[in-house]
Amino acid sequence: MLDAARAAFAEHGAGAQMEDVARRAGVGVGTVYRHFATKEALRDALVEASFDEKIAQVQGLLDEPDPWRAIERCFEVCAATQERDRAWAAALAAMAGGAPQAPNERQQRELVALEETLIARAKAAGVVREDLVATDMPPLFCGLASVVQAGVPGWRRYLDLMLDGLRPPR
Amino acid sequence: MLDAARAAFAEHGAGAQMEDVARRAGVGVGTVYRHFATKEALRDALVEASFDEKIAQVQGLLDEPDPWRAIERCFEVCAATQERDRAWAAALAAMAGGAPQAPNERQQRELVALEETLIARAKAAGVVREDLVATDMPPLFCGLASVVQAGVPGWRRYLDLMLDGLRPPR
Amino acid sequence: MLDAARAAFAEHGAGAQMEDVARRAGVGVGTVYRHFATKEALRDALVEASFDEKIAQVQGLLDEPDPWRAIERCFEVCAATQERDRAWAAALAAMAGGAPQAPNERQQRELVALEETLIARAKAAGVVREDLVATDMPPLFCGLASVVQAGVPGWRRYLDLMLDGLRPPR
Amino acid sequence: MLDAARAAFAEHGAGAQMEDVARRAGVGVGTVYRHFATKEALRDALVEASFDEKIAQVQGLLDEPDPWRAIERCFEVCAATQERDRAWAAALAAMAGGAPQAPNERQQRELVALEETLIARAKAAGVVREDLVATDMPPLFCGLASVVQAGVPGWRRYLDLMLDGLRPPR
DNA sequence: TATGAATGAGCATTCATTCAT
DNA sequence: GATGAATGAATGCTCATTCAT
Repeated sequence: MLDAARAAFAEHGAGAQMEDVARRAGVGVGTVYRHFATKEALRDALVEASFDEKIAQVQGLLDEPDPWRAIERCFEVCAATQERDRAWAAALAAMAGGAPQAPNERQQRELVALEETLIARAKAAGVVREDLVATDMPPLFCGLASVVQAGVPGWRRYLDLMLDGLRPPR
Repeated sequence: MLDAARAAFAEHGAGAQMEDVARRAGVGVGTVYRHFATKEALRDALVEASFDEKIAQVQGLLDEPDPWRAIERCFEVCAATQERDRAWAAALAAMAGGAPQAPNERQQRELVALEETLIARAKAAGVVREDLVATDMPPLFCGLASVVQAGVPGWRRYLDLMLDGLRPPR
Repeated sequence: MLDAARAAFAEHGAGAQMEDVARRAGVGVGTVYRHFATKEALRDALVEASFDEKIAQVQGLLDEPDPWRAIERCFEVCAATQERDRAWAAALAAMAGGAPQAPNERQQRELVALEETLIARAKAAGVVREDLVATDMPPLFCGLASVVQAGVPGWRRYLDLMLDGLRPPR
Repeated sequence: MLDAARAAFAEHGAGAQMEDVARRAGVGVGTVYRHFATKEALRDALVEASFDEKIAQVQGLLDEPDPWRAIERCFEVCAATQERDRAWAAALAAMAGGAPQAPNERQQRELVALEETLIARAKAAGVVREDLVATDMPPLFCGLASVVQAGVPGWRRYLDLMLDGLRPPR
């Protein structure tokens, strides 16, 4: 059902209809409402799932031998998530902006903690600027996601420019 | 009336109601419709006005003696526009993504042409990377606008990181 | 202005818009309202004019030497009027049905009186059935007008069948 | 619900309101829209039902022993339908005029085929004019329906005159 | 007197949500 | 638990009519 919802939101954005979600899931609307009290609750669940997924993927990056590559992969994962889940950019925006719909605290803390680790490793290796901190990341994710969402074909170029900004002063 | 519309769209995004726009403008709905045949037409007009404004401001930057400062001011102007007009980010996204609702061709061409001039000046002065081109800008604007839209208090930090990515490698 | 109104009603039926009438007449809406307090008043005036026209034409038929031909021409005039004035059928329906929007009494009386004369002449010549009376005519007009209004290409055939019904039995 | 719609259209013509239909049917507007996507779709359904009803009634006339009486009853059925369904005249007008909103082809063909049979029988019995054809009927129905619609109390007299026109030359 | 901008009630249609089966 | 028909508030847009200029 989350897949159905993801597909529906991907296609119609926030305007996705509950009936459509139900149809895609092959169930009645009532059943959707049995699981998610509200359209918003459904979207929140979607976001939460995306966050869990992303957290898991970033966790995997701790094994990445190249500290810079780990940072880079973080953003690539973000862009890939956006391509799969159209509501992702909004979630990141909420997180970056501290909005109420932001994913629950735990997830935010977990993600930030992971970023801290990755950044510490990268700093130790001298591959990122000294002043980079974990809280710099959400806005960067937010910007990237919105560029991907916009359907910019050359978002990779955008990412490269952005990544260059994270390098140590040249 | 454009101000009223701007306010309404700022508060409720695309979901702004025509009745609300009318109320804020102190007129009847019919009057709004006399000037803008459609809600979409109204939003387009808003975007067009914002673009004209931005173009004018970027034109002013041609007089800026410091070539790098001119580039920097471009982005500051973009952020300021977003803070005034919440529909701005969507317009930039459309422009960056090549969507149909994108502002009219003329405005896009004008803006790109201006950017070309500013970038050429900056390259001549050696203050930006050699491979920077005018078409890199729309996605950068798009990302910045969405970060500002998200209400990120530290968007200036985001901008600084991004600007560092535009500097020449040393 | 009546011509403008006639054209507008002809094109859009009862859905004609006052603004459209004004535009066609080359004046402002206000001016239309100065002459006709209401859309309905305008339509009534239109009908009244059509009636006067038809009355004049039927009056002309008193000179027609062939009594049967005069009867026949009555219906042809009716069809022609309908082709020019789309509201005509409604007016005839109102007259036939005794509805309130029916043209004013005077016009109805005048038309009926004329028909009486024509019918009397025709009866004297033995070219119509003996039981035909003037009040038979409005429904006949009404039916013909609605057939013409429907855009039936073969309305002449319809008229011929109907006319045969008015002939004396043999 | 069709009954409610029939009543509403009968009272207000094409200007009937969906809310009114819903109210009369004792349901919410949404329910009306669940069954008929559009006001026009509802009207079409109404017309289709009326046509099916009329077709069934005309089919019944094939058993009528008196060939002339069968023809006559055809028209009486038409008038009766109009008295029940105010949109009927418009449907017949559309059929006679070949308009797009005309009832679906199948129904038109069926009705014409039935008329052909009835007319053939009547011709064989020598009770109608030799040149009468089935396609003469729609305009005749159209005219009669509009006369009934107009509320002409003496529509029976109109029908009698019309029927006399269908008799063999006297 | 003419104008046409402004008005706002009115109406078709949508869609999140409920609840009887 | 699942279903999906029913609900009705909400919303974009139209157009007859008014009235300040």
